[in-house]
Amino acid sequence: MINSGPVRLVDVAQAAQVSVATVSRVLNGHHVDATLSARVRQAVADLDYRPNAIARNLRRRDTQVWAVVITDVTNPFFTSLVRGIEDVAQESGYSVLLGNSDESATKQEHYLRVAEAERVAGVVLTPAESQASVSRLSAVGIPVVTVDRPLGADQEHSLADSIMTDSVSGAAEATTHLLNHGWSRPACIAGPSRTITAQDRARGYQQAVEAAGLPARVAWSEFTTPGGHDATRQLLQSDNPPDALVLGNSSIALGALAAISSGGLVVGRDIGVIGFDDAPWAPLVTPPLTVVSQPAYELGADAARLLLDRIQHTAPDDPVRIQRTTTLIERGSCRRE
Amino acid sequence: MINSGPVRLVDVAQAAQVSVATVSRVLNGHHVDATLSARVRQAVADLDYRPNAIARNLRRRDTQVWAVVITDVTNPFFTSLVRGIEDVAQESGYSVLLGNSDESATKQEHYLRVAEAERVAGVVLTPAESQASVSRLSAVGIPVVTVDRPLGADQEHSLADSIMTDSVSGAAEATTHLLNHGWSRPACIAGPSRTITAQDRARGYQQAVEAAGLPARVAWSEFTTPGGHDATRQLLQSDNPPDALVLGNSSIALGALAAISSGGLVVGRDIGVIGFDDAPWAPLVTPPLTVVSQPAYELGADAARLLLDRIQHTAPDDPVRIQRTTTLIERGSCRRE
DNA sequence: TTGAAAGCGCTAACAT
DNA sequence: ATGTTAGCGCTTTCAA
Repeated sequence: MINSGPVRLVDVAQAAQVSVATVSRVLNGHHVDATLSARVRQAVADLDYRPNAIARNLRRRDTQVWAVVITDVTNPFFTSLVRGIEDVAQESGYSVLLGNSDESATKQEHYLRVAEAERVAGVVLTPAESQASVSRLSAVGIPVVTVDRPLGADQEHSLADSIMTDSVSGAAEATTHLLNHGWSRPACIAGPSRTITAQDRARGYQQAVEAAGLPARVAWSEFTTPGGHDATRQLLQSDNPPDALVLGNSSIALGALAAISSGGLVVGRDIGVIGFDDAPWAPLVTPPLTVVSQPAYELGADAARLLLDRIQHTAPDDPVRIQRTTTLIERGSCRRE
Repeated sequence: MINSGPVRLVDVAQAAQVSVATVSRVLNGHHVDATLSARVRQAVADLDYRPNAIARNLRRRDTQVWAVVITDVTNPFFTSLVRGIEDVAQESGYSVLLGNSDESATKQEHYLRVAEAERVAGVVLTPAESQASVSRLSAVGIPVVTVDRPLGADQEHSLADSIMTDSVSGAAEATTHLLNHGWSRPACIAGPSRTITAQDRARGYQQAVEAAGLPARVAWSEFTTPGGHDATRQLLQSDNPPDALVLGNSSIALGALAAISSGGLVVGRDIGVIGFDDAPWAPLVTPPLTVVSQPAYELGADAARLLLDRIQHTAPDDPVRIQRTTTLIERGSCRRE
């Protein structure tokens, strides 16, 4: 049968011989006489009615969608994190609009603009730059939770809750672990210096080497495999190459391991290695990669739960700051033959 | 200053001393007198106006959002694919609502329902089951492009375009490659038997071994690391264990490699291995993993471009079927000492 | 070209 | 408890 476009609420009302308000009430679970309610449900089924969420959102002035903006979809840390967010979102009836900023401030702002235009219910953000136009969102009443990294600017700081891992102590623990295995000239490839996470990891490393009376050597690179590869090559080809590496994330680790092997070095014999963030492949390289692991899924779930509290106004007035800790997973890449 | 909620079009109109229609025209690039236009832009800037996309969508009866529903966010194949989609989407002014069905028909239907309710402009789908309620979407005029797998049911078949890789020839090539290196009892861990991709990969493998006059041995498992691990363990512990493995995807490969190593076997000496789908870690295991690689990013971009054509009604009436081919990347895991 | 006004499909006052 | 109706913020006829 040829129909004039999608079925609307009026069509259902007409078929059920009731008013649109009654249909709306039935659909929203308000109390309605059983007879009418049954007629409505029948009509809904007969006509195969699907509510138009856009109209509902406009009228109710809110949405069932969250925006999640992360810096790298291909990084297992973020995919686990997103899964943590998604699971909580789905439980609570929200859907997730995922944006990948690729560490670019431009793309990030694009997604935040879309989030604002679409009047999403909330935003989970990994700030690409320490600055982010979060104040706009807050101004319109859209709560923002940052995850993995805080907002840098002080005034923005107070606008968003943040969920993080203690990178400083994680990196310190990683470095100490290397030193305990007899490596004496560790360097650190931290990540891009503009990110707080990289800064923190560099700081933790620094604290550990300095506590051991050793000189610190920090290299910065993008959080990418090519970035890790180049930084490693440069370190290894330098005058006084390090005998161990603390690597800022798993993409960097991938590049570093490739550079080590193409430089003819062998992990465990010539060099000790420890990574930040666990990855599914970490147990499979030779020797298996020892890492300092972040509870990625839990960080995501924390962020989602906090966002939910903000949306329901059940969170405290002051910004909440949750910090989780890392876990060292020993696998062998720090051992010395 | 305390404001009564977000700035609306009327507020801009009032500030610029023009009608709302004029503001709308300026914002949508219609022709408007330069003087008025300037006043409007000034007011927009002054008030920091942000259009409400929900209202616009309701009135225009269309959206700037695509839904992308895939089966596994943690699989690098899909993350590349999504990136291909995202890049094309962004170029064309669309945003992507990403859903992760986790191979569950229930979750998939949830996301499709959301997509319909939100009246998205189009859908890219990796069907979790060969069946999917795509007809509804088509009925409302939302175009659907499937990627990686087709829709199974014949009537649904005609409802969606599909972008795929030729898994049959890819798996056949992989298997032949193993045989050419002297392995003589290859088995195949294809994936879940309900998926077309796994069926195709099993078929390609079968064709190749049978062409060589050898018996076929297909094991089914989920497209997961634990799935690959278990299937491998069972094969290796069987009476007549295979001397080589063709692995259905990279998650399975991860599990298989772990099972091989914990079984005390060494790839290249005791067993030959080839994987489906490249992964960032594939060059780093020992020996580096030879794979049959799919052009994931391009598949995503193809799907996105096709969706765009459908939305703009510039695609042919009949369903389009694009099939790309795999590339064998030799790395060493098929060599025999 | 510009403005006034209708209406997208729904929910929530308000009235009964 | 149910119906009537006024919007939500925008775009787009229709008149001027």
